[in-house]
Amino acid sequence: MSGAAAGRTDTVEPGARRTRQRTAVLQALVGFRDFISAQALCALLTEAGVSVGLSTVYRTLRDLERAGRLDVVRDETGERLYRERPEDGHRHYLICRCCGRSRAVDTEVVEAWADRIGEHTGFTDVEHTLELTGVCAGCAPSAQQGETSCRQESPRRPSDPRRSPR
Amino acid sequence: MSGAAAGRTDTVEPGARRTRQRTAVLQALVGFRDFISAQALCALLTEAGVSVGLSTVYRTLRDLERAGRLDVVRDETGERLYRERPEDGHRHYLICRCCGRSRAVDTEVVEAWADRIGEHTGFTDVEHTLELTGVCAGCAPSAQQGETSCRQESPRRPSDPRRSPR
DNA sequence: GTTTTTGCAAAGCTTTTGCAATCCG
DNA sequence: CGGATTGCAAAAGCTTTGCAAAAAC
Repeated sequence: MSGAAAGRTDTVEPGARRTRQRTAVLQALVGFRDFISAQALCALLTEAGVSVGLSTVYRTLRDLERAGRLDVVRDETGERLYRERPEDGHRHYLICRCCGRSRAVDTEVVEAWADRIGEHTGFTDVEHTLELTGVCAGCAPSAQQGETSCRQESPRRPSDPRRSPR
Repeated sequence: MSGAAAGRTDTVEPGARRTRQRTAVLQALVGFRDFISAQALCALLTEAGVSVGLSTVYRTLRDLERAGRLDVVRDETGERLYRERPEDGHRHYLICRCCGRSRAVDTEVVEAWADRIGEHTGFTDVEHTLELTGVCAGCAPSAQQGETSCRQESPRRPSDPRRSPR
């Protein structure tokens, strides 16, 4: 996992030729392997010595999203969090409210159910978004005495800026 | 069904005594029977002759949400849309991308599935949000030649301000 | 030399908050 | 009168956009 995920993730667009910063944004996102906000991603890059403007980060993320290469969720505040979409097309995640880590879950049941909804309702082109949150095993102990303390004070490791420093 | 839903929906809080505007907001929301944005709700009230400040609308919605009496979704732009939660506790909706109308769907399957997720993953306190969108039977004809035109130009009836006039 | 990309600053939006005025009992 | 509610205006966020400078080819 220390090796950078190589392969299709080198360029933002298949035909892109001149994109220095955008490529850096994409690689940082791929390397992060979890949901992260645009601002946090920008900070991450800056810390890593690659200074890119916030505009470029947003523009890159917008293009990647349009290309269907990102999964996007919103946190409670409405901030958008981005993550590279796995190649197998998994799209739903269980996110820890405490540390922010996410893991993909098998949603076969839900997918099948959602596909059937159209028939029952007369709706066409049915799409769905599904978000699961919880407290992961690692965070459960520290959250024992009251989940709130964990969620609010948030011991997210300083070196793991999952979201922008509010 | 044409009769206004009377009963528990008279006051914002059980013990509330002096709340003229807040009560108006609540009643307008109940009468609307669909998802609506705070700003659209405010406009609706103004048009109806009851002028309330946007702050009051937001404050009322915030309190109602905390009291668990609202369902809230976000549209693509991040705007929050509110709807009174049915007494039976249904929480998931199928929303038409074209006209904005929503209908509750039976989510037993998904609820059961979500409850089981915790066991498989070691996560506790698993919560979920689920949103379904599609094109309803009424809108399908007009969307035949390309759904986009319907979605973008949006023939939402002018008298049905589901969202603020952007 | 032409075209794209980039970054700063400003604008746009929704939502929250401060504070004085108002209303209710 | 005393306390809660209300509304205006300002503030706070995140995200987008305009435009000039820099980079790529």
